[in-house]
Amino acid sequence: MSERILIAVAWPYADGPLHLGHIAGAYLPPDIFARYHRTKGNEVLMVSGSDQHGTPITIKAEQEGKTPGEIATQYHQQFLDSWQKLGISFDLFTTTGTANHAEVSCDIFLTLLDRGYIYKATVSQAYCPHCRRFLSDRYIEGTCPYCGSSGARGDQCDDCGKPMNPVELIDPRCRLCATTPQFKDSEHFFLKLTAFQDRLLAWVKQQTHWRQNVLNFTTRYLEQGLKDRAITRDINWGVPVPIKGFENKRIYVWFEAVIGYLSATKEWAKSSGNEEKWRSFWQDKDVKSYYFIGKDNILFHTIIWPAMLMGYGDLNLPYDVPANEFLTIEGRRLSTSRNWAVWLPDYLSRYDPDPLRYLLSINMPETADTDFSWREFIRRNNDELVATYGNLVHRVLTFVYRSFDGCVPMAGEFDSHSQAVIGMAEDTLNTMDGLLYRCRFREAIRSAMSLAQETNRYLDEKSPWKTIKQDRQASATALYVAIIVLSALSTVLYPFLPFSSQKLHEYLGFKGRIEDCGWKLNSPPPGQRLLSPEPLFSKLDEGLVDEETSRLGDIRC
RNA sequence: GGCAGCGUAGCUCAGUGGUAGAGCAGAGGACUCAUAAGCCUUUGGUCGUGGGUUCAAAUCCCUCCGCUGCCA
Repeated sequence: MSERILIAVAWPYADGPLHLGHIAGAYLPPDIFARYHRTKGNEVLMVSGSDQHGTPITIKAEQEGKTPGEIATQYHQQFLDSWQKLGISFDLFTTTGTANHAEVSCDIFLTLLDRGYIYKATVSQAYCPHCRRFLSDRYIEGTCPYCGSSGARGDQCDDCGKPMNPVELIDPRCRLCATTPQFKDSEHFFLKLTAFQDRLLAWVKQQTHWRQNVLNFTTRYLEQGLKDRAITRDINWGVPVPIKGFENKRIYVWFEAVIGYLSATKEWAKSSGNEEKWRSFWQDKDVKSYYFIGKDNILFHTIIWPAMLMGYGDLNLPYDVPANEFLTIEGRRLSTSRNWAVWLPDYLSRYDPDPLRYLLSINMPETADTDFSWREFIRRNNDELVATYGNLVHRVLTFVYRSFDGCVPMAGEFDSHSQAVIGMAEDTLNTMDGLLYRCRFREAIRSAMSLAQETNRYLDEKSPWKTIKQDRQASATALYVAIIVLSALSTVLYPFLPFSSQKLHEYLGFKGRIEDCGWKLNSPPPGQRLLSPEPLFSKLDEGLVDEETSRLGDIRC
């Protein structure tokens, strides 16, 4: 029975390149999930886009003498390039800068306003008389009242890490012109989160299939009591507030960005030629929607976005929010400003995508933070991907190719050991089916690797390179069993390692896309002509460990 | 300060009531189809500390120590 699955992926902020933390946290998991479901024959829609609004982009633009739109477009292009090279298979990766997104955002804003879930109130905001504009919290600098650091910002102090209100800063000044700001009253709209408190709590308590960390965090937050939140700002970059007298204000980015999931689906429907098709993913109660995000984003996806959806009505709430924890680099927390990060475009300029996908999958921060180190990356590549899996593929294919005229041999009777290995291949398909369905990616890829390991043992025991000298049939049978396993591995590893799985599929003599072959054993028939095999993966020089590690912390070029 | 989480072999980690596990690293071995890959054997842990519950605790409860994150 075919299912319809909406895969909603966190919107990357278009003010800088992606790093491995982003990929491990929010981008690789949904891609694995999407490829798995597509192989199963399910109807998948995986959408996301660049988040183009918000203050950091305007700051970056001013620093570089460009417009915010130019910055956003530049990184959007880079994201698209990265998705393609890493194999992140979005059905649509759009931006929050489209007319469609503004339209959908305004519809939600106005509907919630109409229903009393959005209200107006006056707040005190910093205003720079020299720049003649309101300053968002990050635009105000001053001395930290807690640690005395002179470079604290209005939202928090980077030195001591304390968050604060702009009015707390000693000697506040405009970040751009150093003028002392005035605090002025300004009218803004607020989302009445308090109105959803009880409904949200009741809803969340039913989500027993959520990950423990997501459930804990959300429940605790709700039980502390929600506060209404401002959803408009005095800036000129963003979606304009669709109310007379508020033309100079913008919808606050956190309110508008989550709407992207819906607006992107609508954009996808329009371009597919059936404008109403979005409804099949948002209004059909049987459709499950999964939101893949990092743990820093939980609040927005388990509380704020569901509240907005409840207020709007007639749209599916999230089915699951499998938020990942963080990835650390060489034992330390990622830091963009200190360049303590491995940047994705940089990685992709020097290495293949599958080794990275392998490491981040088998070491995915699903339930706890995990660490990325170059030593571990090289080791996992050399000892596991190359030696266990790649070498299994290569030893089987090269031997068959040379000894059986490049064709899949005809097997004889299967003894109990051969049957057990074939049984394990079938079990792995079933087990991984269950694990992937529940978003247990790390455990899933580990069970695939166990199958490869077990098959290496099987080959050693059967020694077809020996038996071929006196019992060609026994040799053929053992190799045929191994080929059955290879075809199983190409399928179960496809969601994780799409490039090498497709290659293996072709080495086994198949044409077309492996994704179209279904989540099942697709053993090549005896006599099928194999492609001349090449190694699937390459060993990496251990010297790269020092070379790559020393790049960390450098000034970014 | 409040809340949450973590602490298991040299390293990275799995294991939530029933005889302490995997991979890597170390030691030894047989094999040779394969990218000097694969396979077998083996060394190594009082599961942070102290107490409690239980026939039985790495696992549940409490104390303390150390680390991390979130919040004030």
